[in-house]
Amino acid sequence: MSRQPTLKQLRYLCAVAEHGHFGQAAKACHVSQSTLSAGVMELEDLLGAALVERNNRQVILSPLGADVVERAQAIQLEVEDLIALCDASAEPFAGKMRLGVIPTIAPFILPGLLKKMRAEHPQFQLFIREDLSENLVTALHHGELDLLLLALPFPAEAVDSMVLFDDEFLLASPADHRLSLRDTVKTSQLKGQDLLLLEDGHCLRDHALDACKLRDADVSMPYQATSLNTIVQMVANGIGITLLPRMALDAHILSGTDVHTAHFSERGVAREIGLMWRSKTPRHEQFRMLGEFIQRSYSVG
Amino acid sequence: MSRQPTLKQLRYLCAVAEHGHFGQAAKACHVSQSTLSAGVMELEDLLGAALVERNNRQVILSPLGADVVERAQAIQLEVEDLIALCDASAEPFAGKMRLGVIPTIAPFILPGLLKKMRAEHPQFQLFIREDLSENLVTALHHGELDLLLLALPFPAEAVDSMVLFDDEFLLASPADHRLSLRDTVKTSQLKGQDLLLLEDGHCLRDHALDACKLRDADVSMPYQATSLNTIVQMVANGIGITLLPRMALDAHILSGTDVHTAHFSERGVAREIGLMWRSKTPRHEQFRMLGEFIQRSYSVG
DNA sequence: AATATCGATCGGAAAAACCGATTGGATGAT
DNA sequence: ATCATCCAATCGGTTTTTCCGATCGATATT
Repeated sequence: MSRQPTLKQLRYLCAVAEHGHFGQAAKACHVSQSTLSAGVMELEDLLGAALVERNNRQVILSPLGADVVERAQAIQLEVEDLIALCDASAEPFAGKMRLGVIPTIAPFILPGLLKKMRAEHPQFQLFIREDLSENLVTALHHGELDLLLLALPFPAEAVDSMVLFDDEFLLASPADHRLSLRDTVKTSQLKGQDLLLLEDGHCLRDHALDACKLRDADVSMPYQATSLNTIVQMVANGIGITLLPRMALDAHILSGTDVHTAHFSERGVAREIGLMWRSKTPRHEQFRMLGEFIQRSYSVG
Repeated sequence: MSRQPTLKQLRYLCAVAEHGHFGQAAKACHVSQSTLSAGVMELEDLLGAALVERNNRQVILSPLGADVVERAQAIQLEVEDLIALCDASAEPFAGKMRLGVIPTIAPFILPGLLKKMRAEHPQFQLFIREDLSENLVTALHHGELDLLLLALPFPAEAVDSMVLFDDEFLLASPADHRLSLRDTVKTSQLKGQDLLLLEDGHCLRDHALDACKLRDADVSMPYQATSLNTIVQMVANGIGITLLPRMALDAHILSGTDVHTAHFSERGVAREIGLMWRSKTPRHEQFRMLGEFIQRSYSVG
């Protein structure tokens, strides 16, 4: 039986692969350059293969090296999962968690959630990353994030998800707009309107159109904005109408404007808000408990 | 960042789980009982959880401990896979290699080469990229390719190369052309002819002109084509003559046409076919062996 | 030519891994 | 109750490994 490489050596290799530079990799690993260099060399010696080409100006991975790095990263992830499993079993709300949230949820949910969390579980460290669903899912798979808070459904491999609650869409229109006369409208009345939506990549856009059974062609979209606040300002200035999620209204996104809102008469004009995690994570129980915490937090706030 | 457990510690834990006995587990791991005991304890301390219940008469895994053992075994397996991967690639013709080939070699050499390779070394994964020499050299330096198969000489920095064989140029002319009367011609007879060549960037063009001691001005070039097959069709239709490499003829590029070919009476009207790699690569030995393989492959085929 | 950068190497110090022997606690037999 | 047995934990000391700072050699830049 040949000797095994060390997790540390694999970590060194991954760091070299990531930074393309022994010195920086060493810094990232909190060891000296000589230590890291020796570690990588020992690994190569142990595996009997050249993994890294050192070119004094650049560091290039051999194809085998790239494969090894990939596997090593997977192993790292599993080890971290194992640690997380033990951490989680100690206390449900303790330790660290890296949460990804989409931009159309974060500003409306997080303030209240984080405040309640700090009050009730001060030991719980929640790291937040705000990004588009697609990037969050990628980060989730890379092990950069543990848990996502986003709108469902969103296609992803090897994940489990948990629906937390429905988030109703409401029509927001300028005070002097024809559709502002009623407190209830039908989705069919949206056809042909100037509908302001977020730019491509925001799932809110797709979910809103989907919930209203609309296609791109059914409405005219004069502009595409990067934030809901911008859209509200544009609606307030009479440029068009938009669909706003309930949670944005609850967070007083319309304060200071005279934008009119109306419910849709149909049921189910809403998006689903939920959590998503890697299906093989050992922490699903912890995640479900956080999900219930968010449900309590939101229904109160 | 909390410290990571060691693979060794995980192995100790798995051994305890398997044997249900510290002493036997220690024997299986070829360490003393005290060492193994300390290792398991350190692991438990590190993970902050009780994994094993020592009951003085028997060793029982806690529920969490069983989970951890399961994961630890999976990790062990992955590490062994990683080692196996490297062992497999220790063989000269195993693992992966990224080979760049120029368009005036690829279609004539690769079919036979790849067939022979698959037959004799089925474990060897050869990724092919076909591009102009200049782009290949760039990719080589960027680490996107490991090895190039091209016509030499070709100017490049920090590379080593290996000449494999000469590839003779032959004159190809329409059946009713004046130069088709003889089986042997002199390069000087090309002056003033309508010579069809590949477009700029193809080294075949430069090497052909060079081998015939011609300059652009010495001949008229009515068209510039993007592939040798196109050129052959144009020659067959009487539009001009061309220079074809031997390997193209061997690959029956003229089949179905009545194009006439003639050798040049001078010696050395040929291009050199060879390999090129980064001079710093640790795999030059493997590359030389592949070179010899190509030589054998081509001299037979 | 002088300078800067980068990875490899070396020697010594600090840390750890490891072992054999022993201890302490629990069990079972007498 | 006493003793013998079994087992994992602990202890002391030695060997091995790990790690760092300094330096080297090669390369690229000025």
